[in-house]
Amino acid sequence: MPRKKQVRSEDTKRDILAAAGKLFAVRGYDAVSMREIAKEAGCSHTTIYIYFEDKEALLNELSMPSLLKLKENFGEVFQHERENPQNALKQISQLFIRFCLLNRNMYRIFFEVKAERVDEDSPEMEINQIRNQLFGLLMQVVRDCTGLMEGSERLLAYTRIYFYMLHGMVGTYQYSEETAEELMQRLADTFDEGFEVLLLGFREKTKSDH
Amino acid sequence: MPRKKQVRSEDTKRDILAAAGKLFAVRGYDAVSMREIAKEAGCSHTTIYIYFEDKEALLNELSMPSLLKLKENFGEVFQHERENPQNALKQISQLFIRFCLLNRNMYRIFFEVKAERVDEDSPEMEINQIRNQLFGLLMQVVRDCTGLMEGSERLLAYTRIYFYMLHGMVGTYQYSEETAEELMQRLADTFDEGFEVLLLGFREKTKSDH
Amino acid sequence: MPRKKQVRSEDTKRDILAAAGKLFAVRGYDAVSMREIAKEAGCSHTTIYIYFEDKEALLNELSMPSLLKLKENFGEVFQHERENPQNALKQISQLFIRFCLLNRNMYRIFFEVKAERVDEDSPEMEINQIRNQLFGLLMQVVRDCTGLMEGSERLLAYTRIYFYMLHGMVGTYQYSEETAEELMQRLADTFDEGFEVLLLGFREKTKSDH
Amino acid sequence: MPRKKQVRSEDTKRDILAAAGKLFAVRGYDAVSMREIAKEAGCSHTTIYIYFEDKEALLNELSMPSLLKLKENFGEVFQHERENPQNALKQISQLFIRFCLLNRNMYRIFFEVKAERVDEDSPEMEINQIRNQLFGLLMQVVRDCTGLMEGSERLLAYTRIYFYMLHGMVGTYQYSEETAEELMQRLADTFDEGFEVLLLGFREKTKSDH
DNA sequence: GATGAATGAGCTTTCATTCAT
DNA sequence: GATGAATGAAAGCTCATTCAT
Repeated sequence: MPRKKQVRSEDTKRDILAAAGKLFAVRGYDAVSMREIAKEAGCSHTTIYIYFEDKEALLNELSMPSLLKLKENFGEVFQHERENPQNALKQISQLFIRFCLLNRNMYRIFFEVKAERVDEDSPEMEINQIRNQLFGLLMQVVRDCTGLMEGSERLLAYTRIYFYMLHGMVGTYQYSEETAEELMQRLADTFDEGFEVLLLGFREKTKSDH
Repeated sequence: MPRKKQVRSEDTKRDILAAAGKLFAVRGYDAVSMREIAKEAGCSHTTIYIYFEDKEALLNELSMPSLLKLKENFGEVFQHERENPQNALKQISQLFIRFCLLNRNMYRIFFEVKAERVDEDSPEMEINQIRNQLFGLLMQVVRDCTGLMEGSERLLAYTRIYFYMLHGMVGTYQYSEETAEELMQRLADTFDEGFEVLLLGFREKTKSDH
Repeated sequence: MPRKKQVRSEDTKRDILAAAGKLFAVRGYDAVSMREIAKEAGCSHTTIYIYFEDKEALLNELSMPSLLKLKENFGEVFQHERENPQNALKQISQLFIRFCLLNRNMYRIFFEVKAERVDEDSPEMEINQIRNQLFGLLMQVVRDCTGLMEGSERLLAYTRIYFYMLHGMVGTYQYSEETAEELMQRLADTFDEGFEVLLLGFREKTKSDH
Repeated sequence: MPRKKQVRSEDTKRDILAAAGKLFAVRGYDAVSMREIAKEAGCSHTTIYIYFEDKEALLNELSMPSLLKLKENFGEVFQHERENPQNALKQISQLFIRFCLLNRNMYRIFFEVKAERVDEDSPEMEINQIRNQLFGLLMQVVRDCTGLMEGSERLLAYTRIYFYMLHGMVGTYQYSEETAEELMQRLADTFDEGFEVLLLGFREKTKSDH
């Protein structure tokens, strides 16, 4: 177990991931070729295949840590803001949007992959799982905010609607030339207003239906 | 300028547009090759280049009529439901979503093109214009629904938020294998609930801020 | 129907076939790349794909005419030497061997493809058909030479054995550097002796079993 | 030169040969990659290059023992069946065919390498030598069966012819999906008939020429 | 106006092999 | 002696686009 080599290997892999992450984020998965990634990473394109089964696997592995990190963050907010679900919802939403704007390739992961495709063993599985977990967490927060019953049709519908809005917020700026932070700053208020308004609507609707 | 020829020529162009429209709608812009379009249109692939600068231009020109039609429909609803703006908003929203699901290539037109890119003369200009007009109409309806002041920051924000939701609704099913109608049927209620809830939220927020 | 173009097209296709034929013959199907064929043919490698679905199709189309010609020749011999089946067998055998040595790629066609693979519509079908027809003709000649009953197990076995020998004769010199004609000249007597001896054996065996 | 190390080293080499032998036999030389061999052998693919110049050399060295074993078997049959040459021929033939079907890579060794290529020092030399020895043994048995004179043209021709048939038998099933044993069982009678018939033919021909 | 012919740039992927440790 | 890291060459193939007619 020579230390030097291991380090070098890890470096290379990290370089590749960094390069792919950068390029995917800026130009999108499809538009980026393996050769470009290699050039950006400072290695041969064949080297990529040492570390990753194929292009898709590269994307998946690239996404994993960020997704896990995001999930963790979601969980923390969920814990800390237990008393104040509305706050939790807002923070989670901001987290999610910032995350997607920062990792524009994530858009593909989250929204462009057919959610049904679950070949059990495929690497998409894991990602799907996390995605579903995140959705589940969001649903719980929506439940805490609205007092709707766990498992109810309406709760599902509302969470979906909420997700539509998040999706739209992220998607709208997918191809913008502004950086994530610029966007967040410029639109923070609008986004917040969106969260708030939607939540108000949920409550009002629920109230009026009783 | 012989008459016969001109007709023939216009026919060809129409055939190309029809073919491209059909294929783009079903399989998406990227997945369709020029040769396929030509085959479907019953002409040579080189012929397409007589009428259209390149593939992108074809998409743009193709989108024009549908967009105009959509704008027209928006206008009609706007007129007929003047008394009932909430109804208008709902109908316009449904119109828009159905339109996007039916013409999946429209997603690209509407949401994937950088809104800022206005090189004045570029063909994107026109599309941008219409897009802005549609957004303007949507804003008017939102105004009528909420009583907010024309040109106010809040009205702009709310319309944006509304647009986010529409975007998310369309985007979520961009890669679904269900047809537009299947989706509309399955999700009609959820969508309607989304429109309603958001509107309720707008009103509640506006009220509470006074 | 511009004449010039058609001619040019035919020329190109012919050039490609010629180039492929030459290279396949010399170095074998697998060892030859599309780009090499293109270079030899004096065109771009993409041009090949205008005329042929893929590499396999190129091989098939390349083989077709020669195969048909061979079948025709088989038929002629069969007709002309009706009175003298032993002569027919000899001539057919020589024809076959010369053919295979001249078109070394044919070895692949004849011997390397799984005979069972009959996906009905595949282009291999046609070739398989011809191959089977040739085998059938050979069987008839063997029958005429031995007096064995049509459809009998023994006739099938003998034809197979005969085919083994032909296969071996061709295969042995598959990678030789001598030209087909050199080989034919040098080995003509040995080959002829092979045909004769085997036939003698068939007869003797048949006789002794009665 | 510590003893332990040397043993270890020889183990590795043996493992590599075993792995390559297994994989080549099952899937064929071309279809097996160095990495696969290494994985099967439980070592790094670079290690292979310590012991073998290149892939071809690996194949050659791999073939050596089997070939020697085959030669040994040939010799044994030759000894034991001295009284009954016809029996010897049959057994040798069966041995050879089973051997080739079991080691499909041998086909390459035996039949695909230019027999002339004898650069004196090349590793092919050795193999060529053994091949020639085997051919020589076969010739002796044919001689014993036919009574032809050692060194006579005719004996050479007959042995060649016999070899053609063996070649064809092996070659025909080179790409079959049946295992060696399945093939041997299914075709044993046909093969035997081939040996017998050919021998009968030799005798008859020889007789008739006197 | 229309078209078939032709192309260059590009794609992902595989492989045998070499180098530094 | 052994190995992981890395690579260049090459494969088959697709695509939008241009040129000559």
